[in-house]
Amino acid sequence: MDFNKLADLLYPNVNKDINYYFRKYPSRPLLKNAVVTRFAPSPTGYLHLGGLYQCVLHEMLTKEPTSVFYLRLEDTDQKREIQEAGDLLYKTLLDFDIEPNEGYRGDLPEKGIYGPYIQSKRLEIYHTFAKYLVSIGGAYPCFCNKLEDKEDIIAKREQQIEENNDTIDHDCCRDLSIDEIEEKISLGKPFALRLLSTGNPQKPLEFDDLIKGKRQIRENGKDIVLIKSNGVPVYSFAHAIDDTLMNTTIIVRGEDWFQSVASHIELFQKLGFNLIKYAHTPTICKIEDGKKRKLSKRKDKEANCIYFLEDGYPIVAVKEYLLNLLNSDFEDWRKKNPKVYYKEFEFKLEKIVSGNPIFDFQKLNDVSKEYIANLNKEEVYNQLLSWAKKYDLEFAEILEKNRDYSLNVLNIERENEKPRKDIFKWSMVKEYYNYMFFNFENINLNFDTVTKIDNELLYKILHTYIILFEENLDKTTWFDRVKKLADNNGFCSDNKQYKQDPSKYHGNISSFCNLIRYAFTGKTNTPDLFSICQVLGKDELYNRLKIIKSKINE
RNA sequence: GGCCUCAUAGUCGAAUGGUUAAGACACCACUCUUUCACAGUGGGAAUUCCGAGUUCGAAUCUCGGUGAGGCUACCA
Repeated sequence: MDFNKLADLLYPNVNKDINYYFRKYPSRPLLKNAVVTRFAPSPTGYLHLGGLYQCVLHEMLTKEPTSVFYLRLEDTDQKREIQEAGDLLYKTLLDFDIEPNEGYRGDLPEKGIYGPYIQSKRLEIYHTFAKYLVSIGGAYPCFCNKLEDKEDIIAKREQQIEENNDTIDHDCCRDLSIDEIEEKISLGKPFALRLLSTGNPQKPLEFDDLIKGKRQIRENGKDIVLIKSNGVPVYSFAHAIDDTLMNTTIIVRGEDWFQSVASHIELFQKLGFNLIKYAHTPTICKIEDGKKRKLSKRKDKEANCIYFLEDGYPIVAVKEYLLNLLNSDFEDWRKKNPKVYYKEFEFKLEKIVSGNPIFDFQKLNDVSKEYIANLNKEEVYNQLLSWAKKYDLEFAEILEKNRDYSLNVLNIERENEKPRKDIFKWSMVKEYYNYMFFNFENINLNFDTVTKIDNELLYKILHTYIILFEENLDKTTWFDRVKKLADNNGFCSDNKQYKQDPSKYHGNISSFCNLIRYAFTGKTNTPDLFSICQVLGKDELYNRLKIIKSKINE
């Protein structure tokens, strides 16, 4: 067969050769430990948690300053493509503080000399390489009718399983003569381009995965489709060409691709490309009815990274949680270095466990609490405010108008030796500190739930409490006064004494404090009472007492 | 159906043929405390999926089961 003739027949309009592109996209000047990685999502929706998981991995891999992390859009499946999804993907990455240093940038012009970084704009390149592959006898046209959708394919597969026939018969066009091909082309018949595989699936093949380690796989034997009949390449083909021309040095992708490695190796070899290292990552799963399954875009809110943004999880906390899934010794490191930036952690690809982890909200919450507890008040304020500006304008306004006050609220029990671990997402702050930020009149009070003393005594206690309270007291003096006040009003400040005969008292010191807490906050659980009173200030306590009085008398 | 991958407590996982199988989250109890969703101490929780084999010795190596996930597309 005259392959050059065949190549001209199939791709008459291609007038460049592959060397043109190798000249256009030169190799990169990289220092010794530098790597080039890429995130290459399909624009089929929002950023998936699994995508963020991979991006965290990219961040850890490309810390070396001359390393490159670029973003490429793999929009070769028009059926599943969603408008604006690419832009959304890019913006979500930015929201997570991940800025690729090259590639696709949504509305902005793309960055870097290896573009276009959108595959649908690279058709001429793919066709040039396709023509080359045909001209050296590595690929052939297939005129078979294509199966239209997934259901057809599954039906056909099941039928073939029943017939004990393992492979779908794709080779029907393999042996067409050049005359037959010419005739079909002249009739305007569309064709898909297939790899002419010369592999032997019985023969073992050594493969070294950066995550999974050395594996024995088998050679490819399938004539996989390279270019669909609409002229658009399939992932495998686009991947081989793009990652070669863009000089990728490590290909990070989901482990579903692991099966395809043999065919990709054959493709690279036929094209005369150097092989690139692969790192196949586990898939984040979920348990439902006792069964493990992939996180689903439709069913699981946590599959959507935007959910974490909206709910106000600090982005670093989400990333640290994912990093924990990637390298489980991260948390030991974090414990030893509570304030160090996560990128300082020494990440190891080979430490990624190859089982599929299950996403665990409780663990995420804990990581997040730990993270927030280690921030100072300005950091907390700034992150909370920038969240509120996007998702809760009313609250943002309050925070901005009362900056110093807000800082004081957020600083309660923060400068302790062991800071309080309570908040794990910004959306909970408003409710958690509602008594600090919002009009006290709107807070419901029902003293029956906390005490049985009469209103007159209650008022007297609260009033005296304010008189005794000074903002600049030290805590022990304050507490001594509170104890005295309790004793003078039928409560007992000594727990042992109280336990001997509880019926002699209205309650112990703890119920006494709880009474005060409830009166001024409307809550039975709050951070340190003394700190709260300090931040509120004596005037505000008086103000609240007035409101309490009017509520009692209603 | 074929092929591939994985399997240690509810979850994430450490332990590279050699103590009583780490640690974290979650759970429970106790202590401290003005409350707590804080802190401290302790606890329960694992016949390392099952069964054989190799070995003085197996979570670890081998074989066979079982279970789960994936691939088997002109989807990525």
